[in-house]
Amino acid sequence: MNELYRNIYRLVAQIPEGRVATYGQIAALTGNPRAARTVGWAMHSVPRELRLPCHRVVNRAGQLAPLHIFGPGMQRALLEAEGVTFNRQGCINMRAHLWRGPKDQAGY
DNA sequence: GGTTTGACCCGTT
DNA sequence: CAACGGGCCAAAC
Repeated sequence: MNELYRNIYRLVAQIPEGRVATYGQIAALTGNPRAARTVGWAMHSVPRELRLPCHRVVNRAGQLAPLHIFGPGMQRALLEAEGVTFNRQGCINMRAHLWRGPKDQAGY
């Protein structure tokens, strides 16, 4: 396990409920702003034992990664259960739920 | 060891 | 404002 992956996993694990982060954001926080794809691959290769909220990681468009995680429509249900709202286009309301960063956890 | 693909992002047309 | 193409990083063939 490389440190890059550990950073990614850690950041993803720090995403609070009701909030979503983008691959680019995670990549930037890991020190590789252009490694968004790597983050996606890391999510693909993430063990379930870590219980990482991969369903809270979405693309820039606010669209969820198509049925890769638990099942079709399952991801949206999970996010909705956490309080995430979706707009008419089926995309997450990034304006309201986009994760501001690890510091957002400190409070505010 | 080089080439292709992938849960992506940004700039230009 | 929406669509198209190029670019970056890592893993699989």
